[in-house]
Amino acid sequence: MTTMKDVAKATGLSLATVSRVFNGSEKVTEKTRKTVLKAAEKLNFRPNKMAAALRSGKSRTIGVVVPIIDIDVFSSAIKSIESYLREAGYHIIICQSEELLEKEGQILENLLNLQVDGVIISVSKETLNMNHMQELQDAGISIVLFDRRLELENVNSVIINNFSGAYRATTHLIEQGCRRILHLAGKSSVSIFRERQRGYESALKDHGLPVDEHYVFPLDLESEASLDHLRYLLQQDPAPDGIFAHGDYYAFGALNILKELNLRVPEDVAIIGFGDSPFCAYLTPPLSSVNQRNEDIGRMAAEIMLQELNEADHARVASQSMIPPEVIIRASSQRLTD
Amino acid sequence: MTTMKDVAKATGLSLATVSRVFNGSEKVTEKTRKTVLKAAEKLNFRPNKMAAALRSGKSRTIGVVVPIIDIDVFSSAIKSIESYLREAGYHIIICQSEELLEKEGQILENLLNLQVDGVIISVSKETLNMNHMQELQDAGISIVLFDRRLELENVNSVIINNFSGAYRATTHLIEQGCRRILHLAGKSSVSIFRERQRGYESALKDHGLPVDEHYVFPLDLESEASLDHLRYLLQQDPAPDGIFAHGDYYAFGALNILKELNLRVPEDVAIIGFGDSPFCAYLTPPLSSVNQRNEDIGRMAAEIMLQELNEADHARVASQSMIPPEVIIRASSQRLTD
DNA sequence: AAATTATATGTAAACGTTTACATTATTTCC
DNA sequence: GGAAATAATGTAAACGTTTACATATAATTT
Repeated sequence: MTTMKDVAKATGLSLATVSRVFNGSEKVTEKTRKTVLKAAEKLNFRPNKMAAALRSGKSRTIGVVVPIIDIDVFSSAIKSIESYLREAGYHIIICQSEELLEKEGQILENLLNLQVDGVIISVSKETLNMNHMQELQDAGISIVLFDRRLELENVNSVIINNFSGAYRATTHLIEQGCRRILHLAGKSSVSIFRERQRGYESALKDHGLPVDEHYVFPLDLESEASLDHLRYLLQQDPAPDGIFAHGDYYAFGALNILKELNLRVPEDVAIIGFGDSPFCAYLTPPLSSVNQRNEDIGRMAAEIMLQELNEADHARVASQSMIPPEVIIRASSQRLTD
Repeated sequence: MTTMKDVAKATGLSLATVSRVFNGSEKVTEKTRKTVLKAAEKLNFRPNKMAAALRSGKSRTIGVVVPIIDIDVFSSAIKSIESYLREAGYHIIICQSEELLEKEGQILENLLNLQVDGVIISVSKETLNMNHMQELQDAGISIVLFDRRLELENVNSVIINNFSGAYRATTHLIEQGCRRILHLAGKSSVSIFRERQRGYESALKDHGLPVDEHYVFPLDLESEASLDHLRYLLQQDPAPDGIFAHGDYYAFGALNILKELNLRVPEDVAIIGFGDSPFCAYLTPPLSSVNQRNEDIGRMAAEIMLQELNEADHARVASQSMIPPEVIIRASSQRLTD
């Protein structure tokens, strides 16, 4: 393995000068630069990043922590994080917390040992605070949260705007002529689900429609009784003519029940989900949904990380980004063909 | 940042002894081990992996290269590679070639600079040989190919057994009573698609059914003419009563045409795809398919990598693993209810 | 042309480990 | 109990860079 020392020897220059050529930044004559590069080329020299990392204290490595890799939202985000950071000369180390706080803690410790320059993380469901990140922060390692945010000031985060997504989805249904819109709600303990419900209610109000609490129903796909209640709701007179589900799986479940009851979609009931899961396009009829812009979230998280890393003074104010989602309209909610 | 030196000073022991405690392997008294660990704990010492990597030449890092991260087959494989290698004390660096040979080459060079101990790679579509991996091999870096194999001896690889998957899928259709089975074939230039066709034909022969070349049809989903030809084939007398598609998308396309022609699935035509894409379960009816066991492939690739890394003598014979796929039977091909 | 300044290069000490080799302490054996 | 063997610890030199500081060289000023 040839090293900078070899290149220095070959060119008659000093080790320092050779190093400067590869750092790019520092001043070095165009002539010596060429000499060095040519010699390096000939000797097939490749700089050892480990050594550079050790000496400089900068590994140009970013840890990316997600609960689990092969879930659409995470793999898409990772995809754009990777490509964005690679362009900037960083590489990423992927870790999975498996939704376990303890494992997440181990991973963060491990990343600290690896001298990562930053950590982009979507926290586990068990994670309620940033205590286990204290050491990272103390070590001056930049942190960006994405998708799953902790409700904390002073921490960089990127999430989609759940309120706005729900608002837009509900508004879309209203525009398609729906007047009695059911909301299949999520657990109200989860903030993003509360946001979605708020968006739904806000849209109804803004369009002069009543908010009927019976129309907000936390469907449980596992419970036959819960499914029965949905059947019951759909057969009332007047019957609901629209459904906004807080997640695509719930919309899918409702879709099956609508078929079972011989209700036409979207003519009798228009329906829209949330998440724009890959399967939406394949349902019969294809399901409208709110796109979570996972790639954009990843890109933005990477962007913020880079800013953070380049900011010389470490006194940046934390940026809390909310990306507005996009309503993807498919046949399940498309009544008008304007 | 406290270092081993600090721990040594605090315990009155030498740097070497402290190092040995953290290496685990070497001989050290239980008593001193405890002393060191306690002091380390107190000083909040964390070993600097960069330094260790530099000195030892082993980074305990594996590069994982895939064409693109957020495709099911790759994200699932990455998931199990990560969890398996992490257990063994390695971490992975993820890279995307974007199906470009040139980018793949840059990535490999980069990984070389990073001193990775091994590379697990699913090559780009443009990659036909291992020329750009020569340097890695020369540097003694272990390589394992997965999913996309190069047809080379002497290289570790893990793929599913396409022949067997196709054979089993076709056999399943035959067992369900199909006698005139259409094969929606893939490009015969691609070896895995040829394998699938071979499996199909072999199954027919083994069950005494004729292999009709008109029944092997390379459907092009983009071409209306091609779709028309499928319509034509399905309306012949006698009509096909089964379809084995080389990919799920093609099965999905066929499914839509069957609906359009008012043919019942699976009563009139049973259908099965290949890949077991996530959307299969959501189609109406749910689509049978051949599972590619992505996680198993990933796990096995990781296993082989670990063997390779632990093998002191580097004279292991390359292992070429073929994982038999699993036929996932859903409503689209389930005629009998035994 | 000397003095000043700016620019390019050189010197050498880090960075925090691992590890070959040397030394000391401990056990075993006769 | 002392020699021989074994086990534990210590010493110090790497590993391949970066970078503060010193020096040499070139450009500018007076």
